Amino acid sequence: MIYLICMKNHQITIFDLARELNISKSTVSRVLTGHPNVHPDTRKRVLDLAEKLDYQRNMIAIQLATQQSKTIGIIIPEILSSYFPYVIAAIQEEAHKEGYNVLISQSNESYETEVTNAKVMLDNRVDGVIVSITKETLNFDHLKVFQKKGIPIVFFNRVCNEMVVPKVIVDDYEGAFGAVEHLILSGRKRIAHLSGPSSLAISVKRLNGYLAALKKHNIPADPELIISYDFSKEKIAIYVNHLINLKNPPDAIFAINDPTAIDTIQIIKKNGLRVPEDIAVVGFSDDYVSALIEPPLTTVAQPVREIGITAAQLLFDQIKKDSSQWKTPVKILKTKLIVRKSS
Amino acid sequence: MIYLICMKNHQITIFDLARELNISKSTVSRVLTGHPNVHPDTRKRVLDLAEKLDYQRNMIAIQLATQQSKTIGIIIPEILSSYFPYVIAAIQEEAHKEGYNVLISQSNESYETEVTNAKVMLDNRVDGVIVSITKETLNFDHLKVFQKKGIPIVFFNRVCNEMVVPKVIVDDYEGAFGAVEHLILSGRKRIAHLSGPSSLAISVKRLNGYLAALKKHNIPADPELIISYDFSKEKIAIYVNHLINLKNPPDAIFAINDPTAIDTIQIIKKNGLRVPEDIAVVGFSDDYVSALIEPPLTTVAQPVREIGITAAQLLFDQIKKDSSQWKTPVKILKTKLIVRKSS
DNA sequence: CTGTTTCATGGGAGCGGTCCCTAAAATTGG
DNA sequence: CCAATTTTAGGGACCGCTCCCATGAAACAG
Repeated sequence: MIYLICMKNHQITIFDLARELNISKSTVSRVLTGHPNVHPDTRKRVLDLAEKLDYQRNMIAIQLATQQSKTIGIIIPEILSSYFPYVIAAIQEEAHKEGYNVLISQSNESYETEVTNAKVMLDNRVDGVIVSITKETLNFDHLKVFQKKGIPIVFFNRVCNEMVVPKVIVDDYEGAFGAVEHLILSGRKRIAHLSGPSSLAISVKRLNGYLAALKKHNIPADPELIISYDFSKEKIAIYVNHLINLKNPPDAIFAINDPTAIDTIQIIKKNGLRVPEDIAVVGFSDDYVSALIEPPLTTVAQPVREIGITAAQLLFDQIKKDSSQWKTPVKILKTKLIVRKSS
Repeated sequence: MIYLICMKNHQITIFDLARELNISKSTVSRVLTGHPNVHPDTRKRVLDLAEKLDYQRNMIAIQLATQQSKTIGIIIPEILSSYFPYVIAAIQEEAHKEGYNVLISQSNESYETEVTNAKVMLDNRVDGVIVSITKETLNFDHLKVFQKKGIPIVFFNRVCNEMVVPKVIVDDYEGAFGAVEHLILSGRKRIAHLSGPSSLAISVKRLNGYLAALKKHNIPADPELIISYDFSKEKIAIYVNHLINLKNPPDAIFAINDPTAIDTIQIIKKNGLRVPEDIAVVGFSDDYVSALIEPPLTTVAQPVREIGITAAQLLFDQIKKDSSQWKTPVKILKTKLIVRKSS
């Protein structure tokens, strides 16, 4: 049997299959897309030949013809901490179940990069996008574009308050409240808080949880003990040392997240103080590391997999529906205090 | 001014721009692709209108027309350990510099999934692919397809010996040798080795390095102390307990990688033994966690960023060249022993 | 036995670009 | 000032596929 195939680029097209079988490309297309109205014999012949010639469909052509990229985008501030990889992994699983690819971009906590990444997503015609903003993001025009163009968007973790779209967050307030109350109930009197940039809602909510817990137990909030920083590694040492050297130093530190808490512990130890005897430390997120460090970190666990799955589901809910039917739920997932030896 | 634009899907095309300016879409295309032969005035008019109407190029159409996806694929066994995210981040940086997108897929250490992922990459017509195989991968047909189709492929970390393509690895043998010699020089006599699946070259090389170090120092290799396991979390406990309970137990354990070493330490501690006093432990890779655990882990550091950058560069070298000019270098990067308190 | 459905297939217009080929306009040189 | 050359712009095939429409054959009902 002589194949008439002309394999430019080593690639076989439906046209090659059609010519070989002396049928039209429409029929081949019908077989390949699972369209019902094809004679079983024809279907078999096409499928057999496709298999035999190792036909590989061209998703790019399909994307162009169907006007959907079958791709969703993820825009996150960074990929290296253990929180995000877990969420990504969960999103990817859901996406693959739906037959979607995932384009991941990290903004490196830079607003500029986030804007660029959003453009790349647009260029690539993603069918939807899941976003967690950088600490610098104050203007949201680059994200509102998605709304304007009718591309579904879902936020998680670090959300944008001024956009009415689906969001997945955890009960940061409750989580922080519980963590701080735990410190109070274990006898701590002067509890400091290493907070994040006030631009982020999570910073504000966790701070409010902290303040509420103090208030409930009639402990006056001391502004000296509340430090808001920008997540830059170098500055943690400065702030922790500052706290330690206060004339009335704290006996506990509640950190905005686990990486901060872990660094805090290292610095306290470097100063010759003990954790938790001299200063207790509590973090937020239950990163993979937190159970392994010495002392193991008390922290507020987030359901990372559930966050990813929920975000993906909210996105696909929108992708599948007409935009007029979109809902904008805000899913608030529960956190869980994990008490370990650092407190 | 009345715009004639017909914005199906809220998207503006070059045709819309052309009609609006009363010129041909060829000219618009020329402007947008930076082709030189365009009158400066025309160029400005096009650019201005594009800006004004917020024209967004359609990468999918471009990909189809130019026959390149401007996307590279990464196939890795998992994304959650700290080794891979660092490599990925480095690859992504390089890719973005070249104007390429990155499609990441994790095989979850499953051969089946790896095969599926390879197909997805092919479907999406990636211009090249960077691969680290699963522990199960013994057949490489799904990867040889890339070669056959002329799609550049680069391996890193876990490479395929039977394929002659560029690879990026570290000097596993030397690294293991140095780690074990370090244990010997610090007075350890019975050094066990928790090795990986023998299907992986890294397992074999690290094992050989281990054996060579013993030999050099005239320590007979005891088969009882060499355990090969499949990276499954559950089994580490069994093997470590087994080692501890030998009538002649080891005084040191060299683990194939850091996660294993970290788990090993936890289990030793659970057994009421001390690290390093009773048993020293050494790992491989210098994961982010390793410095933070108690005791901090002695380990063989890998240049993760350099691995990613090198792999990406080798890939782009091939992508840019005609396949007849492809070279197949194997870059062997240096490891570095980081001595901490676990040994 | 004929009119109406249903089924199987072919034809062809997109999808949104690129890029080659050609033609007209502008520039240059002798 | 005209031929030769270079710029600038347009036309249209093509990338590989989908999907609507048309057509003819087969199946069915009256």
